Amino acid sequence: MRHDIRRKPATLSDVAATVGVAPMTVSRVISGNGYVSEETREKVLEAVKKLNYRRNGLARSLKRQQTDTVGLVIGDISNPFSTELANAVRKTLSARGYNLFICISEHSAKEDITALEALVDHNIDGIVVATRSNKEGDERLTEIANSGVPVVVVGRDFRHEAVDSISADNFKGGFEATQHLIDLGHKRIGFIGAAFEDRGRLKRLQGYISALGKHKISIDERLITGRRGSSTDTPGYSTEAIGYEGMKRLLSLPKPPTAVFARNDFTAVGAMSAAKEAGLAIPQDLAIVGFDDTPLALHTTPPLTTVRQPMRVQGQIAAEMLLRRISNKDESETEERVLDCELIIRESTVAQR
Amino acid sequence: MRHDIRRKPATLSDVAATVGVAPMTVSRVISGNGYVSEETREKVLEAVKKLNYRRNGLARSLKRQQTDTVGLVIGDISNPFSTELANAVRKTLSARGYNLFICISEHSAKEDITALEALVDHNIDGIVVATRSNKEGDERLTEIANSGVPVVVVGRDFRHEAVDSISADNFKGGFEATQHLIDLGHKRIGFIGAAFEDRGRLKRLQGYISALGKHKISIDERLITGRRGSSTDTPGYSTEAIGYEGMKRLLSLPKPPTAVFARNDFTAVGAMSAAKEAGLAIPQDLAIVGFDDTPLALHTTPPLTTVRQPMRVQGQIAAEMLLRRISNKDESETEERVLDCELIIRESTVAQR
DNA sequence: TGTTATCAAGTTAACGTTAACATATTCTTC
DNA sequence: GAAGAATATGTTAACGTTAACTTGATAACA
Repeated sequence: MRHDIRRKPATLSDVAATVGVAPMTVSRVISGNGYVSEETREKVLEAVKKLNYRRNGLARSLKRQQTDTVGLVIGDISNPFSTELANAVRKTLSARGYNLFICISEHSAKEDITALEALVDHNIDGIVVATRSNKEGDERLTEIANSGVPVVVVGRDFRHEAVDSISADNFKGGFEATQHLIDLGHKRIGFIGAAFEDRGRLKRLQGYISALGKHKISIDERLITGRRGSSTDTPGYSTEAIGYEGMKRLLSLPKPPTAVFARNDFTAVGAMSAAKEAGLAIPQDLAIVGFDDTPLALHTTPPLTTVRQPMRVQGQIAAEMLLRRISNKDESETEERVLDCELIIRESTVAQR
Repeated sequence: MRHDIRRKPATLSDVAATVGVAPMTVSRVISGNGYVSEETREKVLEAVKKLNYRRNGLARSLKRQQTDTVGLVIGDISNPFSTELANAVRKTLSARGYNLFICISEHSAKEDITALEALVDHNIDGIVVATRSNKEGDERLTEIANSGVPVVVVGRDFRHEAVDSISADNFKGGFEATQHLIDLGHKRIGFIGAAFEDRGRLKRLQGYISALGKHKISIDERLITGRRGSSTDTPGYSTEAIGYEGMKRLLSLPKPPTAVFARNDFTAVGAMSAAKEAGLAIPQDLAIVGFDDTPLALHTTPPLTTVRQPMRVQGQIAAEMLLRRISNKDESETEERVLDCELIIRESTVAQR
């Protein structure tokens, strides 16, 4: 059998002409709406098969003014929690008959915007945005929300009267991580993964600062280290290399910290390497806490104490919020939900008995 | 300023009416094609701003018969190499003005098909498929390729006269991993992550078998263990849990292996845990090789010997192949490229001096 | 028997763009 | 100053579908 390659695909009218009915009749057969006699239906289906007909989604969407598709913008899919988020969103949506298109914007405002535009251009029915805040991106996002596209943000600091948001309580997570170190008796606790100036935008750092404050431990800016994010672009995601460098810097201080809270697990792992290289024993000489509970955390030596955020739940709730917005266009109350994180204590802070 | 929420978005004609010109003139201003006087252009742009006009991509795509968008179907975005692949594909495409929409199909033929359909429904200009082979999915993929949609497969065993393919040389990778173990003097080498019956579809396992064969080491089926994939659905991706179980099974044999080759790093890590639990020293009592060189591999204790496949390059080449197919519709030679893997020797096979 | 449902189609007019062609004006150039 | 080129706009007709309306049967019912 020869292939039909490159021939123009058949349209409703082609099918209609073959059978000898009106295009609308074929449409009725395809969509299953309206009356069609059994006889006609069969003839149509036969022709559909013969012509290899497939309905043109573009035309359909244009006419129906909806695409049954939702977009998800994430920054870095390599992050395990992005995966969990995406899967949860997809699962929830697909149960309601929606498709999910994912766009990745690798940490730059420009790509963030490109992704948003691409999705809007395809008239998706709604967008879940899970990238970090940035000025230009927020502006564009505001325009999009203004124009009536349902939007939900996940873990992004963005406010708009028609945009719901969901995030983990990073402040509390950071607070509890630090509190945990304090409870273990540490007084000099470093923070790796962001600069002190970033504290306005970084909840985890705020939690750290707040916990120290609560226990009357004065903030030593030299103990807070990391590459500073520019304000117009995304604050650089903190990597293993940054953790390594940061730890080196902390260890070179006259009075190095006895514990560090790293902004995320990657950073923590980098810090761990630097500490080991310097001959420090973990957790005896240096306690380390990470954030995110990536698969990595379980396999470091020693296993990493970290903070887990409920990504699956966030994804599910985000999808549900969006579906509500989509179906219930006039809904006006914006919802803002914050979920608790969970401190997972492993051996990088507490020595095994 | 009040928002324009929920009002129907302005169209070309709305803008045209405001300015007092024909819609086509506005279209010319927007697209930048054709002659428009400076004066008119300015008036139009003003109205565009005032009405918050945004061109409807759906209508445009329908008319132009192209969407400047490419779809990527991947199985599991949590896998670090999926990330690399996606990023490389995106980068290459965006340099040529194409958007990338990613669909994930979490390891089931049904979702694989759903993803393909969703993309085809949106009339994307081409598809990169990086999911594992499965019967129904392949059938659908054949239909899609037949209908003239440019398709490129990555690491998927699929053949079609109009579909290019790119993959890593998993056979050779498996061969070299096994060869490495043999070179170290091992005679009883296990394979974890697939059943012996899967060998028809699993190149890594074939490489293992071939390497043993070359060195006149007879194949002991008891040494090959893993959950068997069904033929209609995707062979289950091998996880850490499977590695753990598999290792336990191998260790319970009367004569356990002295080395194992795991189908991927996750599986290897699971196997490692089981081995440690049994009191075995790695690599002295048991040598382990993984596959994929995930970030994990560097951080296990001891660091994992593994095989790296060049995902970035695969992604780039896949995108280039696809772009060529898209722009050069009548091209007929199908291209099939296979890239070398790289064995990365770490301490899970060779003890540190 | 006439009135109303129910069923099975067909017709029309969008959805919002743009390619292709047509028309009108102005500018060159010999 | 006539012929052609360049510029500036308008008109028409799709792209492929479906919502809404219309028409004509046939069946159901009082």
